[in-house]
Amino acid sequence: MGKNIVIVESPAKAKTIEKFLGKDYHVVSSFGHIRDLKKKDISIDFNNNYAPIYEVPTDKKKLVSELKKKASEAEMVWLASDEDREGEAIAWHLFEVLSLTEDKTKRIVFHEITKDAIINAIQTPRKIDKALVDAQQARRVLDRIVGFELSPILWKKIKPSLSAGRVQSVAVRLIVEREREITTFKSEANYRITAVFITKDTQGKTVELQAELPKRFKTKEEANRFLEVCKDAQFNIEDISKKPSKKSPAAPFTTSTLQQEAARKLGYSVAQTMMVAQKLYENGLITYMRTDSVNLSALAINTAKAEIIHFAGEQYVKTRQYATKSKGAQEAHEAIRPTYMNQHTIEGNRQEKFLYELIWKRTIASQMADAEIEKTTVTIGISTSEERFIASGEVLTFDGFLKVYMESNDDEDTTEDTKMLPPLHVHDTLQYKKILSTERFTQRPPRYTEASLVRKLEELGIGRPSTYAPTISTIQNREYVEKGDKEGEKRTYNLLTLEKGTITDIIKEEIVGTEKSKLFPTDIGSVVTDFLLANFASVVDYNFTAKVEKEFDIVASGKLEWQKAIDKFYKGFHTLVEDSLQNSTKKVGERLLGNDPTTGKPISVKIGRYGAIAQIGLTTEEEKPQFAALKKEQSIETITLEEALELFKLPRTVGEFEEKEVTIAVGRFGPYVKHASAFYSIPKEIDPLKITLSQAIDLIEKKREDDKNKVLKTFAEDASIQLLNGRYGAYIKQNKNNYKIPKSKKAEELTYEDCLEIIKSEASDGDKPKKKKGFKKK
DNA sequence: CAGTGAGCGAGCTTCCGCTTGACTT
Repeated sequence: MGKNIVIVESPAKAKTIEKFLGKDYHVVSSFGHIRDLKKKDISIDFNNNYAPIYEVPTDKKKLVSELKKKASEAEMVWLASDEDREGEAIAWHLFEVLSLTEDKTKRIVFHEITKDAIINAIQTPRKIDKALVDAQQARRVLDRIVGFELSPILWKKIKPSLSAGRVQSVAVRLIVEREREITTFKSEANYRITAVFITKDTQGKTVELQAELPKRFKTKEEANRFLEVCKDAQFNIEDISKKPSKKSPAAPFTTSTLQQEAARKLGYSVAQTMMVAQKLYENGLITYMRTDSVNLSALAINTAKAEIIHFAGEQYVKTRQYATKSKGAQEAHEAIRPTYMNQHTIEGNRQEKFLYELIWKRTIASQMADAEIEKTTVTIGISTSEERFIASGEVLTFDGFLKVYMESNDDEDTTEDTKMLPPLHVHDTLQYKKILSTERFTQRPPRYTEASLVRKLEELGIGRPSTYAPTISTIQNREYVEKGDKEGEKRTYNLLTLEKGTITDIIKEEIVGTEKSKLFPTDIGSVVTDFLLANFASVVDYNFTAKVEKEFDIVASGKLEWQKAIDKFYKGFHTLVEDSLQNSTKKVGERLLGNDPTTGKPISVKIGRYGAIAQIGLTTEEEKPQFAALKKEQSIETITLEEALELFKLPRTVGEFEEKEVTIAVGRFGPYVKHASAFYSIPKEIDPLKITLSQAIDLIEKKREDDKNKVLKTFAEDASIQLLNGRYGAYIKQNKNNYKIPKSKKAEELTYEDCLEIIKSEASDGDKPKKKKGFKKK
């Protein structure tokens, strides 16, 4: 046992550091926070100056007692958690929980995992920065107050189990508001003029030259008039200008930029990227993957430089230090980079390989020379008009960093292809081949992707690298937001073509607005957002986090007690909470559509216990209202009275089969046929409003046939046990429970006794909860 | 997988930020 124990946050980090420090130092990990506000209740003592009620969570108890034992045996305890607000708090909680004393505790910090940095840290220890810890306590307490006072209001007023919070509610608001911008967006047409000219190259061969009019016309008439003017015009080159320009590489990856690029270039979801990166980190291939810093260590820059010289040459090197631009960055770590710059590729699965290569390229490119480009602009005069055509071309004169990496962007139509121009001279005259006027439309704003939402949140300073991925899944798990595709819509546009002196006028068709894997708000998301905006505007304000962060900074500087900061916020906030509870309207988000033409009763839509529903009539003593669930593609905001009435055409009876009624209805999982208390799903191709009795009977008979094939084996001894064929292969079913068959056994050969054995053994170790973490019931 | 939505009432849900496992039905 060493004389020194060093505690860091991550076990992978512990392993690396131990190698640098030698045998006198034993490096262990706290696995993040070891103590937090009690899980249950708000756990803040409002009568005692907001005293937090902390506890060691059950899954950390064992770890904490081990750490306590090791700390008591060591001569010196080095608290080496990250140098940011959370890291300082972890150090303080360790100090408290492990009952450390000041004389045998030292606080050290380093931003990079290099031997120099760590030795240097050991030589310059300090004390725990209590003001910084207090800033963290303020942050923690504020988030708990917001989350645990707002969520119950939503349970009462909208639906149970909903949630609200400083981060997630703003994320949902962004998506809801973007959707509304899209629905209210009116696109405007304009007319873009492009021309194809004919000229000769050095060998006298005919080549084409593409040019565009910088001006766009507002109306078709104007565009047409311009083409008329071009009919008999002379075109001649007035000017050719060449301008050198440069392109610089992007900064090395942070968590957020890695998520964006992996989504764009590799198509990974935010969660996927983090899982793969974690794996690379654990295998020692990359530095820490949750960081907001673009900083590279001196070691990294030097080895990158050596590597660039090795594979490309000295002229490709340009070392750079990047400065972070994002709000609220705490920069406790390095940027995400390969551990070894000379390792261009790695062993691993496809996903790991691709992500590693992306990180390698981005890091290396960041230390490479600018790309040099020569831009040529050709101005083409028109004898009959004041307007001028512009042709532009680009030649890459030095590739620089582009040799390895090009950052991509989110723009949906990247039609701007840069090309080389044929040889041209001033005063050359040109012949037009054709001149086109194309009707173009202004574009609506795009829906967010997971990654572009992360970028927006980071821009607003909301959320941290460790929470981007979990936040994205929370808002989807709560059903505030759905990831989905949208088919494009057909749109017609006008195309005028001037060719050989005549203008033709045609209408063409295009598909626009196709979207894949975008975030769409649900009805619940919209209703919750509206409610929060109406009652807690200050909390869902895009600047709320930035404002409270300023307060936390004052706390961290030691100029303000954290409880005072909280008190300032809580007084106003809690008044809003009480006001909104007092407000008698029980349900929010209800919309009246009109009256039922046959009965005259009011028809409305609202959020029910299981999602959006339409309702005919009111709840009175005499009678119950009628309900119908909205279809997936319908929404409370846009459904019309006619569409709502359609929903009440189900359930309906289509006839009889085997002397029992056959009815059609729609439930949680879509439309179904009900017959003799059994259910049969109706496939998408069949319209439940039009399904006939014979079609329904077909469905019933097909399902019966399938069920027959599903049973592999039954036992005479016990009818409750069956061997069934399922989605994941054969399994045993007893009553309502399923049991998997061990891989060593063949399903067809199992005897009754074998089955009993399997059930018994699985039931015994199935005691612990089988629920998956972070994934809530459907 | 399960096919609901009144009203009653018990008992549950919920935040953000640090970390990594144990699970795959």
